[in-house]
Amino acid sequence: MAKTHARDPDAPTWRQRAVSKSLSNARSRAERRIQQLLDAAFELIDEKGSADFTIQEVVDRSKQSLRGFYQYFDGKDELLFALLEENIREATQDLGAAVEAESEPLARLRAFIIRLHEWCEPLGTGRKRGAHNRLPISEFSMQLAVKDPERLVAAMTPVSRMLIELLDAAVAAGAVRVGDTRRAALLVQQTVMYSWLMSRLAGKARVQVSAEDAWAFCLHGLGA
Amino acid sequence: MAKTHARDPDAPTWRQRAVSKSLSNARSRAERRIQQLLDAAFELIDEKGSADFTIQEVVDRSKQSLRGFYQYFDGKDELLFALLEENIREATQDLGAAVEAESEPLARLRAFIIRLHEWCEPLGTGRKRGAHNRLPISEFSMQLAVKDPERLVAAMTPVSRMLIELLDAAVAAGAVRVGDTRRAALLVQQTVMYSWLMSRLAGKARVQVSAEDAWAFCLHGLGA
DNA sequence: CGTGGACTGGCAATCGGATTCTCGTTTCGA
DNA sequence: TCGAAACGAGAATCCGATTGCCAGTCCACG
Repeated sequence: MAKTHARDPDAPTWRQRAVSKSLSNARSRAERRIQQLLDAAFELIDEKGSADFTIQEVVDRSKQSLRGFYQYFDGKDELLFALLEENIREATQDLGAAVEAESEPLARLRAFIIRLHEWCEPLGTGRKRGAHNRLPISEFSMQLAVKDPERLVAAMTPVSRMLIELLDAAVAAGAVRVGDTRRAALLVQQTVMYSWLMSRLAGKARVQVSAEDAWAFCLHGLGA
Repeated sequence: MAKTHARDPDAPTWRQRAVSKSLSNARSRAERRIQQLLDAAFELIDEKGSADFTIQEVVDRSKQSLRGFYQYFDGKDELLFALLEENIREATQDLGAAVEAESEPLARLRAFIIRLHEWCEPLGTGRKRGAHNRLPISEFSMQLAVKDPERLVAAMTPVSRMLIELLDAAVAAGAVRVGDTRRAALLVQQTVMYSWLMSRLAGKARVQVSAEDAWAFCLHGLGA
């Protein structure tokens, strides 16, 4: 669980030493501390199922000081943003792998969409993709979309770029027919990424939008 | 601006009297006060462009007491929810009118989608639809979607129902072909209602998703 | 090896806002 | 007209985030 807890009593001593040695300079030490803060925050999110942990809790759990926290982060929002970036990093890598497993343009696009849908489903029976509860982070990303869209765009660039490339390839192969690829990409991205929001609204009812449904809708929407 | 400001010096005296008389019983008086609180909150939202007004401000502006506020609302969230309901009420009425102006099932569906898109665009050159700045309220509705989906569903029921009926009618007329109408309705609703979010992410770029784009995407997505 | 400045840990202090509480006053229905 | 309920005005509380303060530590440099 606590990936980088140096104080973890189970961690072998040699590892602690190695870490201490290799991280003996100031910059590395700072990075290690930042990582500990992030880990602590992830743990708290997983436990509480929401982002309403207090900075104090994060600091206590990561055995650091409040002073230190504000040394590295300008505030709680910056911490959350960092968590969001971590998540996107992880997802991007996984999406890349999923796409590479296919060769046909349309199949690659499909793989991407299905996988993205899975990543964006913050509930599910058991946090299938990714190591952490993503609900509170998705929530934060929406706030960000409203308060500071550019920041979010920047963070999502890797994913958006991948989608646009896949769409372009599919268009080139004649698998789909769209006018403006970027515009289409927006609609697809929205349909897939936020369908969890709608699924949630469907609620109890047996109406659930699956990854397949989203794919089918996008496929036709793109004029395949 | 201040629809129900009894203290408005410009308001004719006879109106004040009429209001006082007709609202002389407790229940009506309470309703008038609630309305004043809502009006004050709308004004503050319009002025600030965000929902970060304080309860104190609302109370001061509506010439009421903090005590009174908490008499009628369980907290700030309840106030925001009331504002959301007002908005939905207004939008529903307008959507109904837009739909009634058409007779062909597909044209009615189209009218609905285009108009809904306009309502959900909280920016625009000048708050085209509705009397108030809706951005902060949209923002609140997303929080609600996460924290208490059922509440939001309940509030949106009129709109959802209308969409489902239009879809059913279109299906019956053979204008579109979908399996599960409700599922399709979710996807459409999502595509239309939250495209402003994506438009915002597109940002500066000349990539903007218009109501027409959303309509086209939905139309194909539904297999027309 | 010594030292000054940067980094830290641990708190207490400050701040902004929501929510509650207190206590006279006013209002309204019976 | 009487008493309960509602009201107005503030003061008082609560909660967290964010800052300020001060005394120990660490580290690069001379």
